[in-house]
Amino acid sequence: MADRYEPSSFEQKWRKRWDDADLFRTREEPGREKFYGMDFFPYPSGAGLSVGHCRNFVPTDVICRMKFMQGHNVLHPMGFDAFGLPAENEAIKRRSHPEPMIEQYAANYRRQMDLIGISYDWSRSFASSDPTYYKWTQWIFELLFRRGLAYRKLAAVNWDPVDKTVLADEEVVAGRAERSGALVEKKWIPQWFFKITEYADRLIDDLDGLDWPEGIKTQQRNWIGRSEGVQFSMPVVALTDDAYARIISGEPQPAAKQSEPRHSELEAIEAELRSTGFEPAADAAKAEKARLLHESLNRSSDQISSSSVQDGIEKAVERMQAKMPELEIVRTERRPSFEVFTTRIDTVFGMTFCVLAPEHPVVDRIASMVDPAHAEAIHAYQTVAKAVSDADRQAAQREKTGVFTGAYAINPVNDQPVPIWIADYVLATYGTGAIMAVPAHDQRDFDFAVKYGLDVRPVIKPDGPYLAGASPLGADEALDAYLKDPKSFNPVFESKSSTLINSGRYTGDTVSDAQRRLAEWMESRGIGERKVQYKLRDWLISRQRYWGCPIPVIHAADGEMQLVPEECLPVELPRVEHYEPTGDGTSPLAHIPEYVNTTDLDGRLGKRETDTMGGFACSSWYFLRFTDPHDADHAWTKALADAWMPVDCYVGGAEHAVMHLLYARFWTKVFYDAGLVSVKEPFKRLENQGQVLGYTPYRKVREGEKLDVGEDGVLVSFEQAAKLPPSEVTWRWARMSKSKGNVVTPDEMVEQYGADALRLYLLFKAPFNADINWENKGVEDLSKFLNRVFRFVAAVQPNFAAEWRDLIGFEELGAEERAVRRATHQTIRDVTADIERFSFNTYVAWLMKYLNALNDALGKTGAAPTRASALVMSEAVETLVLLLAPGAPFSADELWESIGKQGLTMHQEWPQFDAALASEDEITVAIQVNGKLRDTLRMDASADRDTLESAAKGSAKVQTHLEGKTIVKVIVVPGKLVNIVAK
RNA sequence: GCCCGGGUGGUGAAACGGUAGACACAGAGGACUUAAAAUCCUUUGCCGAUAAGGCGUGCGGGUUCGAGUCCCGCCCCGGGCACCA
Repeated sequence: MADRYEPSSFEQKWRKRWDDADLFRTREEPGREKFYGMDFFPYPSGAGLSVGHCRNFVPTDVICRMKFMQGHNVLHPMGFDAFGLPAENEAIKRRSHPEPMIEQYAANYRRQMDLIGISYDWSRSFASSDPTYYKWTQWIFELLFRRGLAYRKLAAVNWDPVDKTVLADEEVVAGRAERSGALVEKKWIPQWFFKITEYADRLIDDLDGLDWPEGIKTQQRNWIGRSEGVQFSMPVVALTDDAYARIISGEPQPAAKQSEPRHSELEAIEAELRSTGFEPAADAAKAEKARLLHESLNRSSDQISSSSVQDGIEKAVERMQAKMPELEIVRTERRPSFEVFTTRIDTVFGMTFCVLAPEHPVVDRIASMVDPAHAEAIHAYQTVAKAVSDADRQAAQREKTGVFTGAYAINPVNDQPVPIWIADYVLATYGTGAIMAVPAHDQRDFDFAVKYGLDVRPVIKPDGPYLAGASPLGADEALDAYLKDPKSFNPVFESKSSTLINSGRYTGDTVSDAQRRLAEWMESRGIGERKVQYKLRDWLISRQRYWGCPIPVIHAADGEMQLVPEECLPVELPRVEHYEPTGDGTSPLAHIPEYVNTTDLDGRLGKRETDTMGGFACSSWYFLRFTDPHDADHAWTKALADAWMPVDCYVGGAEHAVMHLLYARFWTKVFYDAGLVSVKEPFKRLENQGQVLGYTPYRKVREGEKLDVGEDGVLVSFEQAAKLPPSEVTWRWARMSKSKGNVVTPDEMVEQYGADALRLYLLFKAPFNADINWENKGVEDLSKFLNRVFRFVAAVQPNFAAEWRDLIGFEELGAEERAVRRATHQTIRDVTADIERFSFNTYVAWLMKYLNALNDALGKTGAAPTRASALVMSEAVETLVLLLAPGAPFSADELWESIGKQGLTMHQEWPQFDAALASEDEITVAIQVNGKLRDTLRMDASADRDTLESAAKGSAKVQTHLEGKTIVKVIVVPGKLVNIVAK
């Protein structure tokens, strides 16, 4: 047999034998435990697989192969996420159709996966663009629609006014279209949504039971962003700046104000009247002013969503009327007001201004009631804000901007007017699109207040550490200084562990008491209510593109929407020559009359929906299709899904941490509610692999050159880099991509070093979830390890005793033989546990260590071993090959055959370890004095506490360190160490 | 700004709160060879002398008999983001 690793001599042979044996076809034998191991399905690109893709395929393959050998029925499928923008764009460029192109790419992926020996059951494979698959994606759309979870509403798309096309977020760079360079506009069109927000609580709660990386779970919780708070109403009033100043200065301090708070509008008007010396009966001119003022309060607003809030305002008007019957109250319209949501209602007395998103509907009404100069500023700011893309508005460390509207809102708890600003750091899409600003206790509000000279009013007493950290003064002086000039303290105090100050009758309350009491007070007054708010928004699935799953809806002439009957599914994509974007923002499908024009079941004319579904729809249920991939009559059979689900181990990149995984979880819950599956969660365990980075040359920037966002050098090819002077070139590790020219393919690695060397390198180089800096040299190193394995097996082979299992019990084993068996069984134990816990680098390390131990033992016995050593070596060589099999399956089968064993390693039973054989007779015990290592002793493994303690005290080294000290205490950890504490 | 990860020898990395550096690479020395490659052996955290001893897991504190590991406060690097009130 060969005593070297020569992969080219046997890889092809084993690929064929595996194929002939149909080795990877899913076993479905009753009575066996199931294991469903799955990789994220890839998008098949023309560049083919890089070694980066293999980063998760190989480890998943290792665990699936081990599970199979352990006797599980293993489902290990692979498919292709074929719909999407890149395929469509490439096909347009190539003037071909995406379908045959995708088929060709997928075939190449499959070839490459087979090349490196991944054990996929190809009989279950499909692409998401297969009509037999997307028929059921459409069926699921209809399921969601019927359950009230799919709806249409207006939503903005990125519109390129030059190319006249809708752009994906990805195609917008710094507010401009990537291709045309045009400033991207917003265009509002009706689009389809799935109501994922309805499942927000369940999507948070069920995370607890999942065996996922904590970081990913946290990211999902943060994405859903459940927060409990209070939403309350703020009426808008128009005041002159002077009037505002007088009200503020004339008001008693909130802390001293003990009377029952009155309604804000009334208070504001009264204050205004009083401040001008108004007496209703005596001064007609001032009565007229009051009337005008009042009228401005009566502008209509649809911002009042809660009837209880409306009631509250009506009552206030009634009170006002009672107080000033001479005023004519116009009741025909509602007063402008808006709602704010806050999680920190306890800080409401610290509100010194409020901020509306520039798009907030009430802003236009405000503009119409303030003086022209302010109105103009508002419109100017709105225009600017509109031009800035969402992404840029939310970009990091952006300078906050905003303008004062000229109007005021009334803080309902102390009746004080606060100026209303508009600023784009408040988003129209989250919460109510309006905030109360408490600069003393919110960093963003603080920054804004500092920039625009707005007041900062502390209402939570800062604790000692905060003040001490921010000031060299003593605690009392620091508190005084803080209350006098909070703006000089930064960062702001946001802690919830203190009590309130300057907060009327809530002063002295703890934060949590104040939150509860304020919420109750607002609810009892009808001013506001407790509310749970989510960051999560509904899932927008519409795409104005050709290459996606058609949405199975017909719009009847009367505007009614009907689902395409199930028996008419799938709605197939028409095979057409042209599917370029249409120039009017609609899908290319809209320009294919034979597709669009159709009739419904009753024979009425209708038009098909022409949007397609975004790719996340296709990937939200494919794991279920794998359980029953050929069923023409159902998406899946419940019994089969129940047999396989959940996916026991789902492996892919962390870049899908939120969206894909959240959508798949959402759909699974819908299926559960519909009785289609028995699991509430699709993926029991999730693992994220690290990236593979390629060594990439960059050239220094030359004068006059501009860099792309986020780059600090110009990407150059390897050829260009070789020609440049070394000082011009910097090398960096960067994600492998075709455009960077740093891609290493599995094909070249297999060619050069063999599939198993590539597989072991990927496993060994770094922990599974850490990034790998790719080095060909490393693959070579692992091929050398395989060389040593081949050499060892060849050396043992002449004395190999296939019947060792039956004979080994009858032999008297010496210390050497017992040591070999111990290594064997320890290795089985450690390897099995480490594959299970995705610690593949140590899996390979144990095999290396084991081989080293076996080679040492072999060196001692020499060419003429005793019967006993031949038997333990036979056990060892068999074990080594079987433990190697999941990681290096080609080599394992070759070695298995070379020692005369029948069959394939996959069909062998995974070795089991014997705890008695794995245990050590003698152990090294660490002897510490005061926690510092002073000596180590070899001791019998069964030595008890007393034996250990006296042995430790007997150590000469220990005694020198104990000189002149008294032993206070002795800690004995049997099997580990003795720690003598002495003074 | 917010969120999530990380910081351990020359390098990739190991390490249930219990002997820090397993396993490998690179380096040094040696064997074999005309020579090289390949292979094999020895050695390698730092200071110190090949000793004794001391120092060492980003920094500063703390808990503990004992901390890379747990707690508090920082610094730096990477990734993500929808400035989420």
